[in-house]
Order: sequence, then structure tokens, then C-alpha cells
Amino acid sequence: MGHGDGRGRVVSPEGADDTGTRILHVDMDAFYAAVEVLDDPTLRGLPLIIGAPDGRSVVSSASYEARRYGVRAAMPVSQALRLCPTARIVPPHFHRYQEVSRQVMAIFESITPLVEPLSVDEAFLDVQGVRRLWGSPARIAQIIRERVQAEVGMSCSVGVAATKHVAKMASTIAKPDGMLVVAASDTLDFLAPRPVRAMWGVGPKAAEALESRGIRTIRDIRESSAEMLDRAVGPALGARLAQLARGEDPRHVETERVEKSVGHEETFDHDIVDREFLRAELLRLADRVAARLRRAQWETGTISIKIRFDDFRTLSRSQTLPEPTAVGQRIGEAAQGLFDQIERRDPIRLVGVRAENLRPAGAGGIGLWDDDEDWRRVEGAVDDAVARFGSATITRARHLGRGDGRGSALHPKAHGID
DNA sequence: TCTGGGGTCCTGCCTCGT
DNA sequence: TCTGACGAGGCAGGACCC
Repeated sequence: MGHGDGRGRVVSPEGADDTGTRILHVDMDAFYAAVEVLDDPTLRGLPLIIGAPDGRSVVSSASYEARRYGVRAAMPVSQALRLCPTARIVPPHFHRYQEVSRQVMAIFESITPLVEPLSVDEAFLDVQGVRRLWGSPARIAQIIRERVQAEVGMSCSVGVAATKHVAKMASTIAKPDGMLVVAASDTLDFLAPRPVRAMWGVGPKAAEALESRGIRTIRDIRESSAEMLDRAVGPALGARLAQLARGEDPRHVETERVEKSVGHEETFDHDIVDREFLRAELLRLADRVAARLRRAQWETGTISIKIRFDDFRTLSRSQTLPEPTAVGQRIGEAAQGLFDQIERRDPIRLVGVRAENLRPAGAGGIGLWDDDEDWRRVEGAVDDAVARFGSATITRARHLGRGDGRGSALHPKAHGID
């Protein structure tokens, strides 16, 4: 296993025992912040908060300098600034993060074809079949760290283990800029003392449910009965945790992933009561969803909407369509229909539209759509809303409006939105 | 203090057809 | 013809992940 390198990092030594390992979990360190530093080196060493500076935005990522003040991802920006008043707020540049992500993933794929990206900044690699080419898993992990640093200019942390779950936990412990190798025979000793909250899939609720029954560590999970775990977190999660606690994880590295749903949602700068405006917003979101479906050549069989009220109560409504579609108008009408059935009239802070039950276009659907007609209708609805209210929120809605990949000033990419 | 946006998965309840 | 059991699928809500 690993040890500190004298600079507070966890780095397994050269020649660490990696017997029985084959999975690497590579996680970029404070990725968004690191990309911003890459593009503007004057930011290096500063506490950075990646997030929109105004409205109701939350922290997307923070540099380690900001994390020292307690700043964490998903924290409201206003709260982060109270903790670290000297932090520099940098608005996110998601397209740039995708670009750098492709560079990093290309390095992984030059090592092994078995790469499973989990998000823009992390991936699992199965290196079992490329040991002759590159060396042992621990050696490959070291090569990856060096190449990412040399070719992209950023640091990453790597966990090396026999299973995905342990590799992921190891990389988390190794952060930042570290590497931790857990030999297969060390797996149970590695897991035993760790808190249940460190397990993948255990969030605040599940952790509380387990801890209230005296189950605090992974060893405790291993020693708990199936019935006890079932009562605490339900049969599915209970069985999974028991398996992971025994060091078993049957999941392979999957290179193919099929999207199961596509959606868009938006939180307003201020809560909205006006139903017509909200209906227009649903239409706009539906149009963006439809555009993405068409680009991917998918159709949707089920539409769902999400509504969040000012008190944060959230509800969803869904409807299976008589025929699958990728037409913005049909998706929008379904979304509006679902919205109209909601009786509660309190101010609303968020609306969302999601397409589920996806299938390839033309596989029995109606297969007709017209971007221009969709767009004219959305534009008309937004125009109506602007004429009636003229608020900043509506102006923003107009700018975000066209999601079909055409247009110029109204093109979403002109505003950094995909 | 005041909580984004994009997703996946699970659970419980209900309806419907057999 | 009525009734109950059962499975499948739709729907709503929530936890979790990055």
C-alpha cells in the first residue's frame, strides 16, 4: 500500500506489491480549476471557485487552496465566499473542460482500449491485457501520471486494485497528485477500517441509516446480517454493500454506455408565479431536448417534467406518449400538459424537461420534424413572454432559446451552452 | 445559509391484463 | 360471471454520483 512522500501526498513506492490487480481508477485533481490555471497561469496558487458569480449558482469545483477554507463542490457560491472571501470566482467553461478531457482520455486509450470514462475528469482502465506492453499495473499507473503531467500539464491521482470499487476508493485517498496500490491480498485489510460513507453509493442518508444501527465501518458492514442491512438501506443497496465490503465487485470496465435519458432544467434567478411564462419555459427546454435527440438520432417514448417550488419541494410528472417522437412541439405539448395538471400555485424556482425511454429514430415513431417550425413557435412564445414581462430572466430565456444547432447570436454555443 | 445541472438507479404504489 | 393472485409496466419520489 502507500505512504506519504514527505509532502503530504500518498504515493505507493516504486515496486509496490500489485499482485492480483488489474483495474486503475484515474481521477484528475480539481479538474475545472486546473484547466483554468492551465489557460491563465496567473491564477496558479490562488484560491479559485469555479461557478457563476451571481444568482443562485453553486460551486462546480474549487482549487485545493480554496478547499483549505472549507469550500466544497455543490456549496452555494455565496456561502463559499463567506468561507473564503479572497477567493477568485471563475465562471465555468464547460466546452474547454471537454476539450482537455478528450486529451486526457486519448492518453488512457493509447495505453489500453479498455477505458470507461465516468465523467469528464475520471475513468476506469482495465490493464490486464497490456501488461506485456507496458509493465505491471503499478508501473502503468506511474506512466499515466507522468504522461498526463507532461502532455497536458495537469496532475491526476490513481488507484490501483483488483476491483473498481477498491480502485476508486484508493484514488480518493491518494488525492491530490498521488497514487495508491492495493494488492488483491490486502483488499480486506484496506477496506475494514474505512467509514461506510467512503463507499461508492453511500451518501448522507444511507450513512445515517447505517450509523444509527451502529454500523460505522466497512468491517461493521461485513459483520452485519443481510436482514440488518436490508432494514437499514433496503434489499438492493444492502446486498450490494455486503458484497463490496467482502472485497467482491463483479463489475467489468465497460467501454460502451448507452444514454437512458436526456434532459434540461433551469433554476430561475427569482421565483416565478406566472403560469404562461413557465409554460413558455417548458417549451424552450423541450426544444433543446428535442434538438439533442435529433442530433443523436434518438426518439423518446416518455416525457417527464420536474418542478421545484420556492420551499424546495420538488415534484415530477411523467407521461408515456402514444408514439415516440423527437419533435420539439410534441415534447413541449406533453410537458405543458403535465404542468397544467399540477394544482399547486406557489412560486416556482426550477422547471425541467426530460426525455426517457429512448430508442433509435425511425424505429416505429412518426419520424417527422421541422426545426424551423419548432423554432418559430418557441421564438413566438418567448416573444409573448418578453412583451408581457420584460424581465432579465426572460431575456436570458431568449438567449438560450435555440437549441437545434442553427442560428447565430441566438446560438446556444455563443453563450457557452450545449 | 440556502441549496446547479446532468444523469442513473431503486422503491413503493397503482392499474391493467391474464 | 365473479373474484383473487400475480406479473408487467407506468408513475412519483428520492438518493446518489460527478
